[in-house]
Amino acid sequence: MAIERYNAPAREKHWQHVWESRNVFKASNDDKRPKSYVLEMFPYPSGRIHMGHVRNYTMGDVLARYKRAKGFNVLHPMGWDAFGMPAENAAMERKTHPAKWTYDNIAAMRAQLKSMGLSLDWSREFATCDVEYYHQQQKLFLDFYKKGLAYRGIGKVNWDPVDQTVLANEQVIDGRGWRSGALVETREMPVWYFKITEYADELLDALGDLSRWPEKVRTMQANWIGRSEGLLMKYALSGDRLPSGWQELEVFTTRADTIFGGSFCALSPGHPLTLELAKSDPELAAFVEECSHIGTSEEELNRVEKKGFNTGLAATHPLIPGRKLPVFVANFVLMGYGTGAIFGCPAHDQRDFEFATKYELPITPVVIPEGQDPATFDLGGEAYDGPGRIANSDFLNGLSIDEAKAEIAQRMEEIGKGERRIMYRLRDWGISRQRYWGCPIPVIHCEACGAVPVPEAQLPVRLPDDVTFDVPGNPLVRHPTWRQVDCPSCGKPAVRDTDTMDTFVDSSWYFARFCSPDSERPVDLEAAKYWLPVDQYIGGIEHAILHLLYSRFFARAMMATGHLNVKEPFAGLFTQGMVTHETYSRSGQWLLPSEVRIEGEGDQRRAFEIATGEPVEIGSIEKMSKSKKNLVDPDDIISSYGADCARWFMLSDSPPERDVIWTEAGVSGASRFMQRVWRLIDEALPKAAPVGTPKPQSFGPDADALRRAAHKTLARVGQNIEALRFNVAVAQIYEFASTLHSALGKTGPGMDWAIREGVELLVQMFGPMMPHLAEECWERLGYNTLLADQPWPTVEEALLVDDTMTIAVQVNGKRRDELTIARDASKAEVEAAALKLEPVIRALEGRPVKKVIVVPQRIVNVVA
RNA sequence: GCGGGCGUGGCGGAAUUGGUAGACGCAAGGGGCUUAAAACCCCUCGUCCGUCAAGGACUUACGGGUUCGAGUCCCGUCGCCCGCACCA
Repeated sequence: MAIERYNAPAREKHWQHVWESRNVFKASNDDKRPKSYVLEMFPYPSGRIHMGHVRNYTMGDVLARYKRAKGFNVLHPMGWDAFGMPAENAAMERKTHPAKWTYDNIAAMRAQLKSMGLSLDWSREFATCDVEYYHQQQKLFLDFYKKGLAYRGIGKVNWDPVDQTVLANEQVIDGRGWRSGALVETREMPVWYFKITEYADELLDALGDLSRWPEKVRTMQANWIGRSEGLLMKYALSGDRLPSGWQELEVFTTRADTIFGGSFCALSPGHPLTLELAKSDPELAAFVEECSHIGTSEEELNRVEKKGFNTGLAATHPLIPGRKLPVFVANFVLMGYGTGAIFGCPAHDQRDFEFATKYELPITPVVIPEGQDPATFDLGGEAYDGPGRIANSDFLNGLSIDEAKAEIAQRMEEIGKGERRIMYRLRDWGISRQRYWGCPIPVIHCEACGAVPVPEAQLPVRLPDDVTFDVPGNPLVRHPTWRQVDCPSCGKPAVRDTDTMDTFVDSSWYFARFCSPDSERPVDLEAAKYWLPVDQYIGGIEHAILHLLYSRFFARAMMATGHLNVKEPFAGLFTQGMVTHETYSRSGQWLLPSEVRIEGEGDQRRAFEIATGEPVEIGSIEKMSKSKKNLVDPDDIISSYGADCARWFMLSDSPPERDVIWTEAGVSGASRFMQRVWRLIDEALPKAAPVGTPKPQSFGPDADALRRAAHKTLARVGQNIEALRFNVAVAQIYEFASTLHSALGKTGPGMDWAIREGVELLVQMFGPMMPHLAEECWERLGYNTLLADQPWPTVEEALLVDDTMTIAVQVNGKRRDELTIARDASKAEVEAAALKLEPVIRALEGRPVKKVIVVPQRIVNVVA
């Protein structure tokens, strides 16, 4: 009699209700067990979850459930990164309030996440736009301010003309805003900064200790911080037109060893001296203007010619008396790095070489490759930046590059013309945003007292509800009364800062808030001490720099202000791959997969639009995106196949760090397996010993073999889950399910007991992955407990070691046969047995055996 | 240019970290069950030679090397992906 198919959608609702009503996943801050904090990057409440979320949260959930079963007190929370521009855009388009739009979206997405059956502690949920959260964030701001870690400065900022806001350097990609894609303009305005550069060195050094972070992310952060050791040098300036106060020019170099090869100095178009000179020099002003139009894309930079403007000023070489170098303004010198001025050594820097060639400046090689004669060494049309010995350089001659650097640094420091300096590419983090939907910066501007922090007793500075979005710009500026306050210092009328914080501030400490989400302080220190750092953080690689670097800074800043006791927030980081799908298009229009019907296989595969029957072009496989419409709605999958099916598919086949291709075939494969397991339980039950049957003293060979397979699989699945190698764990579960299925036909001493054990282990092994099906099976197996509360089964180590071993036998490295022999056989016995094998004798062709290599339990290699 | 990674059947991918290459899944082919289809079950499935046998040769992008033994380590070549980039 055939059993009914497992009705996943219906049963999943049931089990979700059971878990929720019994508070199974609530984490206690007071627990004797070891803790494990598993966190996935929290979502922006856009309105609907997408497959990327499904993948991310499934991985975290498998780990969280596994750790729970392994006896850890697991914290696995969820929240919402809820401030940000889309809410304001929606407000503009739909005449709704950002708060309503956001909280409606949260409600919808919460329901979707719950339908996935995640083992989350929902009691700790919060949104960053909750007043309680941004209130605490304002406290952090004030504490940072007191410590000098937040400051206000007039800065050149990246202004996004479309989003009408300032962007951090990290948010400008190829000269365009990371969200809007608009060309970013440079503006000067007062901005609040977080002093991330304070920790530049430490953020860099500590990367070395993050052994459970991907190498790639660490490298990216290291490059972003961009530390370079060099020499800050002073060149005396002279010239008729030298403005007062500019007796010296500071330049930074990492190649001080080439100082004797210097033939010019160059200023950035943005250098203060350049701007000073340009005031009285229209030609220079025009040149500066021209430079400001150079784009920042790679292609443009390679195309743009090195150009300069001779200021007529001269810089005196600090070590060659009487040697004067011309001072140019050059288009390739960046203001944002070093001092915004360089000394040019054309022989050993390609840019300087091109520049010197154009302006006919001397090109003197001072580093000579080993084996070359300084007198005859020819650069051959390009700068030489390889190793060598110093020449043409007075007291440096004959030294290596490193020796020369050290020597020069010492000499320059002695004569007061230079000092060793470490420069960073990293800039301070500008956090002011001219937007409404963010955390207000708790500062009041008073004409008499300047920028005055809002006293803590007056916090929170709440966002006003009565705002309008009918015109561009910041509604806080336009609000009739919100700005007007009395100065907390002198009591006279003053105005609030109308900027809000970059939303990356919100996400820089949410992981800490989860430890004590109801605390009256940003975090309860005791709770943070217990839970932090996050043991495993999982999210997309796109946050490799921004979010992950800011969070590392925040942990340090919060430690400096007494809020935390850990410097590194995330002990383990895993960056998962994207979810991709085929694209479909018809006459230039993208079509959703659900609008397309596929016929045929392989080369014969054709696609048709369901509505019209028209043929559709099958395009490349790309990341699921709204623009390409290659989206599959998680809701559709969950409501038709079940959450377990979506979860199992996400974990199968593709290694988690790589992209996964979502296919209909893969989904039905996952669904098939669920039904197969369901039937397997049904078939096994009549053959399995009843619950609680004592373990027999001995087992027949078939039962023994089944038990060995079960325990070996159990051991491997555990290892693979811990290593986040879910695809391998899945494969092992498949394999064991098949072994178990074959074993149902076998009998013998202890078989019934072994079958029960096998089925139970199978269910427990896929439990973290398909938790609803597992609960359902657990119940059918005769338990009235929850599988979610069961400990991870214990591996019987004895079963992992077989009495016999099967090893390959090679002749001259080629496999000829295999040999099954007692595990404890001596090398001599193995050798003797191997040499008797017929295929071995044949392969030897009568040649004498020179040597036999026996690696116990691995291999035999007969060398002839 | 700099940095990181990758290259294994028709496809996604395994491979105890130097020890039987191709686990597991998908796709495909054959068979069973069925009036039929779906579902399900069983078998085959890297390439080539050989009768679809016995057996053998080749095979982890390509070319070398180290080693008893290389997908794994080293050198070189080719190709792909990602990140950064006029950073002095």
